[in-house]
Amino acid sequence: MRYWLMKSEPTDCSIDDLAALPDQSVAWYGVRNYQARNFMRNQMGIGDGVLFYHSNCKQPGIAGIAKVCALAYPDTTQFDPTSKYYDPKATHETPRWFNVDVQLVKKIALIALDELRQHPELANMRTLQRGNRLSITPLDPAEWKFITTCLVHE
DNA sequence: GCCAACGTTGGC
DNA sequence: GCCAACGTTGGC
Repeated sequence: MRYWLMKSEPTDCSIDDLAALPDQSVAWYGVRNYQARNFMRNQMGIGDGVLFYHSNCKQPGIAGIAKVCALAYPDTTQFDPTSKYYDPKATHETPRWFNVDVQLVKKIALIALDELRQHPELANMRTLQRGNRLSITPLDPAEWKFITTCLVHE
């Protein structure tokens, strides 16, 4: 059992968009970074905890709790010439990009980025480090526990 | 295999 | 929309 923070741009898929989907789950397609891909393909397991993070928006922060509900499989958008995620070098025989499926556990009151930065318990969180751009980062179990028990309010 | 140029991310 | 930081590309 591992824990992850996964960024999504709310204009693309917000926590409310996720909540409105069938099964409240979504394929995490469009990741085109090898490190992030490897996390999904090599390390994620069913039931892993996910912090659903809103990025590149007015109020960046953690918007909900989710979980991994399907193991990694080839990202279909890489094969679609009309997709902005199309990758001409990918083939069905040797796909380059993979995605898991993520399912909503619960929406929470937004934990803003500037609040996250105020807690010394989270000083080492990957997402908070200067210059970090990775859209998927692992969380320490202690970070997960702190956030989900101390920062999530009903 | 180096590295400059370029593209992208994402907070502000 | 600016720009710092970083990843990728491709010429050599």
